[in-house]
Amino acid sequence: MFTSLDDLAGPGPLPEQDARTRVLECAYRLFYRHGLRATGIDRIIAESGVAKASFYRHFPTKQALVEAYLDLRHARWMGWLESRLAAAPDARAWLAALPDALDDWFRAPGFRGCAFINGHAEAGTDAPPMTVTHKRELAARIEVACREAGFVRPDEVAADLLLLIEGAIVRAQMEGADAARAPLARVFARVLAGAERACV
Amino acid sequence: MFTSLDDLAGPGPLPEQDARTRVLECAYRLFYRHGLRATGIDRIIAESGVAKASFYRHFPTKQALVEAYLDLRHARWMGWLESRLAAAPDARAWLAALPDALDDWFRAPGFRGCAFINGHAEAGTDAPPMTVTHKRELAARIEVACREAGFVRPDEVAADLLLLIEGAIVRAQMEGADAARAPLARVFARVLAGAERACV
DNA sequence: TTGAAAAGAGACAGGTCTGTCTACATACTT
DNA sequence: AAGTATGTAGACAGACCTGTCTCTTTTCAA
Repeated sequence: MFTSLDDLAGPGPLPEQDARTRVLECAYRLFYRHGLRATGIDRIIAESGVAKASFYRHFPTKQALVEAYLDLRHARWMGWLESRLAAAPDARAWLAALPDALDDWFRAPGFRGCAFINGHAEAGTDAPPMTVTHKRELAARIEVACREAGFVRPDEVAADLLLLIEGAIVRAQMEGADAARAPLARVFARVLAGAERACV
Repeated sequence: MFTSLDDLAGPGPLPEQDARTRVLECAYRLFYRHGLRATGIDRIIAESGVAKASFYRHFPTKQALVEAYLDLRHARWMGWLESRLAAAPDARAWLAALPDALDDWFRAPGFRGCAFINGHAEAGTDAPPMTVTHKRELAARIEVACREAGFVRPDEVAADLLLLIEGAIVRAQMEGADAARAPLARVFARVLAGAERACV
């Protein structure tokens, strides 16, 4: 599955789709750009060009639409990451390429941080479980790479790297991609070097 | 100025205050706990026991109250950090004690992440400038410590540490303090060790 | 003691929010 | 050909939102 950066931050697909798809793509764009609470059902209905009854036929509540949005976002983001790093010859190269991949994301037009961090920040304990699940799956994916790389404590290294990634996302969101790039590259390389040194 | 952890996450002060103080303390609690958009003016008015006219006399718009809340939060958070680390004998000890101080914060009852990250996540580009200013002042404070510690590139070390802090806050918010503690301590120590090694 | 500022109580306006409902058109399937 | 699923169009309800307004009471200082 190929996912382009446009799917993470840019415009949605063409209009000739069924009502459910149009609603979901419109929600995908508006929820990410303006936030969950700031985006009303009425606006999604208006901009997706769908009748209100059609909307409520496919999504019984706004909450259901939010969850569908997060599910789609998770699938696309993970798909983008895999395709972006598919060229890496091995696990160590895959890990080493992560900061550059994230930097691409931070520089994508319309980048506004992580949809799951933002959603969790907005909804708190009422946030859909996918906000947390997404991070766990990302951590699990990184841990697999750390294990393939032969690191002695792949769980610890993955937790360290995830912490760096979260920090870089927030820094890029608040101060721009340039503020995140160098610190992420420096510390990321340091953690990887330490992990490689420990298993020689 | 001493600021207790309770002021960052727990209940507000006693009721016998003037109307402006009651409104601001109530907003302080509700904005942090439930978010900016989720907290309506009517609720703040009801819970602070203030008349609507009194509210609008002191805060012409909700936006003005949000800004006052963020200003107060910034002052209290920075005050808490300074008092929490006041016992450090020198800059290196001050820096080394940062992860433990943050861990205290993460474990405080009612902890729900960083008010400025959350506010920025919710409001996006319309977020009050204080959301960004707070982070810049924290970075500046850390950079001062790095300079006092004699590090060769205090700006770079401060940027690295700030990225770690942001990541730890987000991890603690989404997965709890235990998920942030060990990774933060490990990577923080590694960055500090690298900085100290570079200036021997 | 008188007058001004601050506060309380609450009605009100105009907008937006989610969600339900009716009425009708189109398309696909059996 | 009939029936079902899907679609459009839009009125409507009831709640909540921010902000304005009037009227009364309290407080406090000149």
